[in-house]
Amino acid sequence: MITDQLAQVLQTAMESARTHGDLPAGTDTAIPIRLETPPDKRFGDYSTNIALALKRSTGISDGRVIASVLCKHIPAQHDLLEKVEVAGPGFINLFLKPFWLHNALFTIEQEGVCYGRTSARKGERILLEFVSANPTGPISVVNGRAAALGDVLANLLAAQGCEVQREFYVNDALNSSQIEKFALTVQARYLQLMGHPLIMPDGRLEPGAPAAHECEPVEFPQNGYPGEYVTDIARAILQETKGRYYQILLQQAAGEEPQNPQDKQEQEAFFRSATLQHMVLAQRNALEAFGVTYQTWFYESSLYENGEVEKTIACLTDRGYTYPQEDALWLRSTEFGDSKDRVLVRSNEKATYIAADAAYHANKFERGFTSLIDILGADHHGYVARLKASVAALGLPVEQLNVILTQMVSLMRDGEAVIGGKRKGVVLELKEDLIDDIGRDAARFYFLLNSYETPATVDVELAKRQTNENPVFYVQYAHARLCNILRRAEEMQVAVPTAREASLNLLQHTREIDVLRKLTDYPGEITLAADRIAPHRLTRFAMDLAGLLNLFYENCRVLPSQEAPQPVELTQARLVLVNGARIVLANLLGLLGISAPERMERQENL
RNA sequence: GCCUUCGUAGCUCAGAGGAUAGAGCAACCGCCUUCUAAGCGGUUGGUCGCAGGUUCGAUUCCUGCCGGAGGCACCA
Repeated sequence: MITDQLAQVLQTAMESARTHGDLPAGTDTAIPIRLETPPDKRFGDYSTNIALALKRSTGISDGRVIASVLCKHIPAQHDLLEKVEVAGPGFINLFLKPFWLHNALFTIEQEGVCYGRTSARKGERILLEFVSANPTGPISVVNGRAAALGDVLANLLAAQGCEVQREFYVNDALNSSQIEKFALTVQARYLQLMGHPLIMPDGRLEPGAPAAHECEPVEFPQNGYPGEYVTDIARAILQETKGRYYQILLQQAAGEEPQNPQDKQEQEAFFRSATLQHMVLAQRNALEAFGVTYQTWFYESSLYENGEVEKTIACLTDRGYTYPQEDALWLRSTEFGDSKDRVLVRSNEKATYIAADAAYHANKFERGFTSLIDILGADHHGYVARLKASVAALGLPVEQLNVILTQMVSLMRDGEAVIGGKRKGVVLELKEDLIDDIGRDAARFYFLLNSYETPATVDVELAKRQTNENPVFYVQYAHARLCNILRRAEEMQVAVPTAREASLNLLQHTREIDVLRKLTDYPGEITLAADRIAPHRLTRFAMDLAGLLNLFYENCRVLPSQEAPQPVELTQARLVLVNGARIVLANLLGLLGISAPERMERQENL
């Protein structure tokens, strides 16, 4: 990295200044030298505040004095440095020789789709769990944010050399009453599809589907799940079973006991698992439509079936971190920083969610992952201490568990807040209400525009209406333009030379330099975005780069025209730049999971 | 009440111990005989919630206050 080389230059200068007595002997030469990209390019290619940081240990109060001394000890003739300046309160601004920018084009050409990737974090095995929506409803618009964040974070980590596995945790435990309630709702809808009117909790009557004969009304379950998707599932099950469970459901609805209790059991089990299967499948389809695929779908129920929940509870007890109280078994989570102890096993002998989740995280570690990332909604923040406490109580490396809380997403529709969640039946579906309208690319970009740490407001109507103003098109358009130039060059039979063949030193225009500088920044930006868990930096970078490319496009003609002939060497050098920029933009969009179109139709009447 | 988090341009949000605080959208004025105008140039827009503190330097860190959101289950 160029910054390492520059830091070395400054380090040497600092030591030299001290040895020569230009800086006091007490000067702290071990101080880390930070190089940053200045806010304004007039301040050079890189700058450092090292002189200001040395004020304390040198006892010199004027930063400019220290900076001047350091500059004196930087060799006047240097391979990399064009000039060095002292500025402001004592910044040292470094101006690099132009060729270092051109080097980026060699690297890009050489690395192609790998430009921006490193193997710096090779050896890390990361399990990234995200979305994990309850299997009682579709993937919502709110889930979309976590889906986009998790998917791109996984891409970013992989680009740093990590081995990343995406996982979805299906909360399908049998002792979960929500699954049961959900299955009952599906059953009611099933009967409705067979022709039975439904008596809703508020007393209203919902008509049944047209049927050949009169059908008795049946009751919609108390606190059942509203929403059309429930009927969709009932319809699918109805088609599969061809009415097989109709009679027994009818008996049940009428409060009659079936002749054969086994039939009833079988029916209940069937509906539970069929319902679950359909719901999970629907979730999976919605996520795939969003471009998110998981390596593993981990079922909570498997932890019970394999006895892992039991094993985990036993382990916690062996380690002395549980105690019985009031017929329940408690975890001493306060010993690990939780605000209160938590119930592991209820007085009805069923394990709690935390017991299963502890087993789940133990399972993750057992699978050999070096670190775990959970992406949860901010409404879970009270839960994190408990989870970490349970992991710590198991003797597992809790510091390797990174819980990311995404701030809430509130939904708006035409400026009005959409209140309530799935239970109110107004869930906005990721696929139907967003992707189908604005497309996957725009939806992904939209979610990744902001940091997950900021609460987001998604106005679905606005998002749809502003499709043509979504910055994603700005970025994609820049890519399409570059492709167009390359396509035209081919038509004109102008070959794109290799970086070596081209006279890159002709790239002197300020717009060319700006683009080159940005291309050079790209790998560092990827690392930063990965390390800080900040995928939104990528969308910002993409907009910046696209903006610079448009400026380049306006000011630097690549292909000669009749009115503006130009030397073939310049055309060739610019073609190399265009091709390099195209590669970087495509790589960037690739990380974002957004397509990089080679052509975009111009639309009128926008 | 306690805990977490957010408060930056009209709107949505970046930034993060440093140099003149940025972008997109919105508004207004210009630019298509052009490698695609989904573009470019220009204009308007800010006491970085308030008050202290630390620092050579704070919008950024600390404390308090005000305001918004969320969490404080033998729910998942």
